[in-house]
Amino acid sequence: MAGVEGRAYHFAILAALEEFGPDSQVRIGQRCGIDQSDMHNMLKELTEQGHVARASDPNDRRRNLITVTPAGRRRLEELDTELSRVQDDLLNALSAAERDHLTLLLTRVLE
Amino acid sequence: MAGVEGRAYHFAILAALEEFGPDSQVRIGQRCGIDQSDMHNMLKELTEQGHVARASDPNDRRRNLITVTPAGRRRLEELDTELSRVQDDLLNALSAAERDHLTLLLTRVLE
DNA sequence: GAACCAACCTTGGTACGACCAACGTATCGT
DNA sequence: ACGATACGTTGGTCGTACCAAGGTTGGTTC
Repeated sequence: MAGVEGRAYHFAILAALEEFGPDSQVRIGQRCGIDQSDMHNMLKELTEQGHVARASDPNDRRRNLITVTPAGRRRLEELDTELSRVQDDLLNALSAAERDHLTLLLTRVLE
Repeated sequence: MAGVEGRAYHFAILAALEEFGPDSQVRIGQRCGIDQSDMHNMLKELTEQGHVARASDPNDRRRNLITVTPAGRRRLEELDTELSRVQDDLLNALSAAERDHLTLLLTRVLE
């Protein structure tokens, strides 16, 4: 990620927003396993870069409703591409079938 | 490791010493992939705890020859036990055969 | 409708692994 | 004997991962 001036957290957050739609900071954090305070910092960066927008939720003014901007969507694709590239590089010793198997085993561990 | 007041680096260093015998700071670091400056700090801790001894190598006075103490050997076992316990816990979703397979795949990736 | 509790965001801190640059001293090769 | 090199030390940075306290807003209960 650093290779494209990004962070793992940026990818996680953008991906979560893309997958689940706009949401509050904490709930995005819970989904990604990111601490509240870290979320705060990451969203500061992402808003400064214009990749997400923070607006207080009209339905619950305690909340900041986070939304992805079009630029954020493009950014997500960039990060995604880079991630695939790195992953490919990392796993080049394994065949496609072996990669699948590895993913499967690791997924079971995660669960 | 923190659960037994340890660090991953302590384990790595003690294990490298046990496996390859006494050596200089940098060479241990190279084996474990630990930076010189980090080695310095870790060895400070390990000597304070009495787990390793630093003595300038009589054959090359630029070097500190690091050796494990008996207490260090006991410490290594402690850390090793803890590591096995944690690993077991982490991988409890997998059968023994699956764990072996996972290890195999990951080893290939590392190489 | 006032008081209280809960949710949310912010702020400021710690810890650890990972790395880098610069420096002094000792040693080795030539 | 000298220059290059190895070694250890010092002092920094960065990223991920946490934690605790406090203020604001919202929901609930009496």
